[in-house]
Amino acid sequence: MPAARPTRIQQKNRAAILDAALDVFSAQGFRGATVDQIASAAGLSKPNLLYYFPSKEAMHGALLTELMDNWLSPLRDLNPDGDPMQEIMGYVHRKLQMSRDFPRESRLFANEIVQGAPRIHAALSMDLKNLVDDKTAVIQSWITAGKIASVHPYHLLFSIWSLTQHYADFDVQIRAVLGDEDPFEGAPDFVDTLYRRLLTP
Amino acid sequence: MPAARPTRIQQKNRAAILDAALDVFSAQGFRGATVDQIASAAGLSKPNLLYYFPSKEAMHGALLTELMDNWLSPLRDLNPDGDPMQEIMGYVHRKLQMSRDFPRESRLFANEIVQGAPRIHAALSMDLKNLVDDKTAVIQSWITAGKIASVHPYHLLFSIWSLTQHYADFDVQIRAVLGDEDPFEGAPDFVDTLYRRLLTP
DNA sequence: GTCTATAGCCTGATAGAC
DNA sequence: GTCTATCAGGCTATAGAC
Repeated sequence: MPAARPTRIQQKNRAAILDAALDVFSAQGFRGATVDQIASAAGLSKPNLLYYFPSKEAMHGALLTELMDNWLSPLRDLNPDGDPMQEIMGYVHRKLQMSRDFPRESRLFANEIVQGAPRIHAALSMDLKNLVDDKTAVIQSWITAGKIASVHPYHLLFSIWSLTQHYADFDVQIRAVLGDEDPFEGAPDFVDTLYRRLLTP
Repeated sequence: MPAARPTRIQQKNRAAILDAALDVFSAQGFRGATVDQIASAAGLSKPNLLYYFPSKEAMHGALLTELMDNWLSPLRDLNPDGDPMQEIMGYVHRKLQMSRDFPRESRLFANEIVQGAPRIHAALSMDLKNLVDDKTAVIQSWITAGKIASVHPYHLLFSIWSLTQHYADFDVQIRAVLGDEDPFEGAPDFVDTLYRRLLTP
C-alpha cells in the first residue's frame, strides 16, 4: 500500500504544530519546553499532537532541519559575479532583516548552539562548513583583486552572524537598555556604516 | 545567636559546588541541568549539595548575581578621562579575552538572556541600563569632541558585546567551520582592524 | 483523528540514621 | 556534615474508547 498523501487537515495541523513548537522551543529551549505547552499553543490535545509527531524530539528535529536551509539561504545567494561591496552589504542587510522578521528561528538555533549543538553538529561541520569554505574563497578572491579591504574572511562572516543575530537572540537585553526606542531603528544605519568603513579599500 | 562564620570546609565545598554548577548550567541551561549532575561534578551527594544551597534555583541565582559584577567590570572601567580610541580598543580586547578565558560565564548569561532573562530582568533594566546610559554619554562626548568617528553609541556597545561573546557562545559552530584552526588566533587582529576602521575620525 | 485516563520515568527535595 | 532511602510532582508517551 502506497503512503497516503496528507490531507488538508493533516497539513494544516502539522503546520500549526510546528509553529507552536517554534514558539515554545525558541523561548524555552528543548529541555525547558513541554509537550503540553506546545499542544495548547497549537490548540490540540497532547495525545493528538503525538499522533502527528512520534515524539518531542521529532518535532524539534523537524524544525531544525526544515529551518536550516532558509537560515543559510542569504549566504548561499552571495553572488561571486556580483559587485563585491554590494553583495556583502546586501548579505548584511538581509541577515539583519531576518533577525527582525524571524527572531524565533534565530533563537531556536541560538539555544541549540549555545548548548553545544548536540542535534545539529553534523550539519554544522558538513553543510555549513562547506558553504562557508566556498563563500570565504569568493571573499578572498575579492580581497586579492583589491575590490574590498583585506580582512580575515572567516572572521568577517562570524562578525556578520553575531552582530545581526544579536538583535534577535539578545532582544530582551537590548530592549532593557534602550527602553522605549526600537532596536531596529538605529541598527541598519549602524551595520551599514560599520561594514562600509571596514571593507572600503 | 550570631550567624556562624563559614569554616574552611564549608567555603571549599561551596566554591566547588558553584564551579560545578557553572559547568552544568552553562552547558545545559537551567532547565536542562539536573541537581544530580551538579552534585557528581562537585563530588558530593545530592542531599549534601542541598545542604549548602536550599534549592537548584538558589544555586543558579547565586551564580548569576556573583558573576554579573565581574562581567560588567570592563565596561565600568571605561575611563572618561583616558584617550578615547585607546579606551574603546582596550575595552574590546578585554571583552575578547574574557570570552576566551571565561566561556562558561558567557554561556551562562547567553542561556539566560536568549530565553527571555526571566531571572535577571531587573538587573538588566536597572544596573546594566544605568551603566550603559552612563558610558554611552561618555562615548557621545568623545564623538562630539571629534576624538572618534560618529556612530550610534548604543549600537556600538551592542556590536562589541555580540562580536566578542560570539566566540564563547557559538564556540561549537565556529570550531565546526574553522576545523583545526584556533578561533582566538585570528580574532584579536580582526576586531582590532574592525573597530579602528570604524572609529578613526 | 481526537479524546480521557494512565502508565512509567525522571527529578527536586526531604526524612532520618550515622 | 554526609549519607541511603524515599516521597511527591511533573513529564513523555501509550492504551483504548469513540
